[in-house]
Amino acid sequence: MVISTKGRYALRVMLDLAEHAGEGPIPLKDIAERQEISKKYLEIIVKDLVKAGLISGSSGKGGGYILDRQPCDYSIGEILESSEGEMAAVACLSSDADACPRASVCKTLPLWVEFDRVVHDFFYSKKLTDLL
Amino acid sequence: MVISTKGRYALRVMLDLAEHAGEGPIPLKDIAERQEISKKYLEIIVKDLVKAGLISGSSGKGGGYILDRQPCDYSIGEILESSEGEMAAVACLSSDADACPRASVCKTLPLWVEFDRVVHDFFYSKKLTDLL
DNA sequence: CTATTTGCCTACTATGTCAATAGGTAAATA
DNA sequence: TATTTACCTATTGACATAGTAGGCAAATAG
Repeated sequence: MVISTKGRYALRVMLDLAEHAGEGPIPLKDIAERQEISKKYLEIIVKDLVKAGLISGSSGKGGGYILDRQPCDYSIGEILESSEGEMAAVACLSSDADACPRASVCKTLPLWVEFDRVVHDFFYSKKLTDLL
Repeated sequence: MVISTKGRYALRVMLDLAEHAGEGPIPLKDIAERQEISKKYLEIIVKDLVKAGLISGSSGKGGGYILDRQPCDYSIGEILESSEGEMAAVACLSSDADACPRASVCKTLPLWVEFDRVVHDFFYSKKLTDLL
């Protein structure tokens, strides 16, 4: 974490798509207008969502983006992680960081592990449909 | 949030002081050596803790830092907030940011509010003594 | 088959925060 | 009086964030 603009926008894009599910591909232009977010910036957001396999895009006239699954089958956690990367609250827990040499003696590490679990459970237990 | 180095170090300083409570003022030099953190950087950390009224410093020979209360009377939350500032997971909730004009229509805001509460409760229910 | 609409791609940039260093002054004691 | 300690202001390099700019590729409507 923290939850940055990128992750928050990603969630709003997913919500927007969920609200217009079944209407065929939704152009980014429409989402940008409704959500009052720069279309250019949204391009970056949706790119990550496509790469993560959460949505699909189609080019050309009549194109746009659609959800790959039912809205109830998306957890908030996976949406945030898709756009923000790993959701580690502290560097000690990040897998790409070198392991802390003090890990075995660190009295604070268990706290971060526990917190990480709380955060993870919170976001993965919530579904996209819970926000509709 | 996120919990940065500053907050994590602050917690380790507080723990170190708790472990040596009753031994009189603890010089920063000793903490720096035990915790393997640059003394210069720790100066910044303890400054915030002093300002927040969590610890007190005394100059001169035999000087150092002491806890102002019993270790059990400090919550982890107040230690982190003292060194990191307000613990808001998303900008939408930060009090110093201008209020978001979309707040009244935003479908994601309640999620952030709820998450903020979970995080707050987690850290404020934990005491310094829980880590000893 | 052409114009238009849409997604997709690479690059660039300004701003700010983080993590830390540097060099000094003030206070207190042995 | 020398030494030890806290305390103060400034500076820096690295990195992430939050965007912008401009163009190419694909697909459809006419």
